[in-house]
Amino acid sequence: MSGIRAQQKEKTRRQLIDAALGQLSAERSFSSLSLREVAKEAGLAPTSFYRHFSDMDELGLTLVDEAGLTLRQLMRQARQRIEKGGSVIKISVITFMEFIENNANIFRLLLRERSGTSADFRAAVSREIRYFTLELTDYLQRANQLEPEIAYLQANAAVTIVFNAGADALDVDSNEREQLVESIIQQLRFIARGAAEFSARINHKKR
Amino acid sequence: MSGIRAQQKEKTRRQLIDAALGQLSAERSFSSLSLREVAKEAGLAPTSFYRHFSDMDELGLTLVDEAGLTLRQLMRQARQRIEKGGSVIKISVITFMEFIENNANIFRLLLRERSGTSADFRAAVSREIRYFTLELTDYLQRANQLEPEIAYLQANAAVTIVFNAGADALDVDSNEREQLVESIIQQLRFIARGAAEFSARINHKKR
DNA sequence: AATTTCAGTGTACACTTGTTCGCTATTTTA
DNA sequence: TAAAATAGCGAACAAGTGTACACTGAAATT
Repeated sequence: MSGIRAQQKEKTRRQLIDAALGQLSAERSFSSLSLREVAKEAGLAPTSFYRHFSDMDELGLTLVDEAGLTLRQLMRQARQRIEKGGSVIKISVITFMEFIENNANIFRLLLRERSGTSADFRAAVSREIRYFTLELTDYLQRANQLEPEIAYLQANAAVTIVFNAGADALDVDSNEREQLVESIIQQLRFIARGAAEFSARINHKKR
Repeated sequence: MSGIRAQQKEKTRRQLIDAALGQLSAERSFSSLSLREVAKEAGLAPTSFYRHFSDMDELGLTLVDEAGLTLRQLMRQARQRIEKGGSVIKISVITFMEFIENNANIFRLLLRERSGTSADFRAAVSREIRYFTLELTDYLQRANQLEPEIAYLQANAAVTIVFNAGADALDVDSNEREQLVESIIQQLRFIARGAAEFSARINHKKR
């Protein structure tokens, strides 16, 4: 039961996903993509689309999942680099910037659908970002011995700052981008320092 | 030259603007609005639209300007409240939350077009936010005696955090919103404290 | 008072959209 | 080997889109 048929189906499903991703750009949002366009780009008749997704929305949610997967790869890579030593903040930011450079359209998708018109989309994106934040929370808590509450707030703020800066980075040349990276790093240091102090205060009270 | 004609024209122009604003919602983005819909809502024939705007884009940019105006009212109100005393951070955040509650659709417009597909839109929104940030920079510099560079970074980070939280606040009931406000305030304190320390270091080196 | 300007209208056209329906060819199942 | 399932197709339709064009009536200008 190799499933030569199921195999082929999976293949054209991928073609649809890739077609959609390929059409995304700075000038083109997912919501402006039409079913017919995507089908055409994938080399399919419009009606065949329905054999794979009931909706453009369903395709869109699949794309968001795809993006989440890519985001986790990013984290894995960052962790590996951090283990080899160096400034954690700097490595994280640089890794993130590499990510959005290599996956500009996927990142744009997340960025846009985060505040889009579909509640399902917003929930899906928010879920991916939350996962990201919780991982960071965990790391901060262990590495810097922070109070859990404080660690979460720091992680949340950091993710917000970095994610947002990513949006700016997309619109900017590599010269300005470097400057942008410096700014973010400094801002993350503010947050880290503030969090450390507040955490220390709580610790002090406790004993 | 009272201009009974120009007067009427201005009035229907406003009707178009208000019609567009009125159609915006959590489920409806500006880019999904059609010229015909807006004209209809304003009680106009589709073709009459062109007497006022050459494009939906032109209308959109007008809306962003409108939003900028509202944003400045927000700042004025916050300043007034701050002068009467109390925690600056707390007052600012609460004022901002009031703003997005009363102008949810305008805020959504800014939020979305910030990462939208039109470069002009993005630039317009970015301009409004920058204006906001510079005002805050100025305030921090004077009130907290910060180094200019540091003050800017703090203001920038704070605006990012607050603006972003605004997006979350829109999707949440008043109970969770209060909790959200507390989180933001704490995060802003992290930033403020970190900025103060780094500024102090620079100051120390200088003398 | 005669003429020009122009905000608003209605008709019309060429396109694009999502979706329904029968059909075909091929794989899968019985 | 016969029957059932199904991925993909083409034609067709109703609905909505932006915009061109010629028009009207009232205000503004001369």
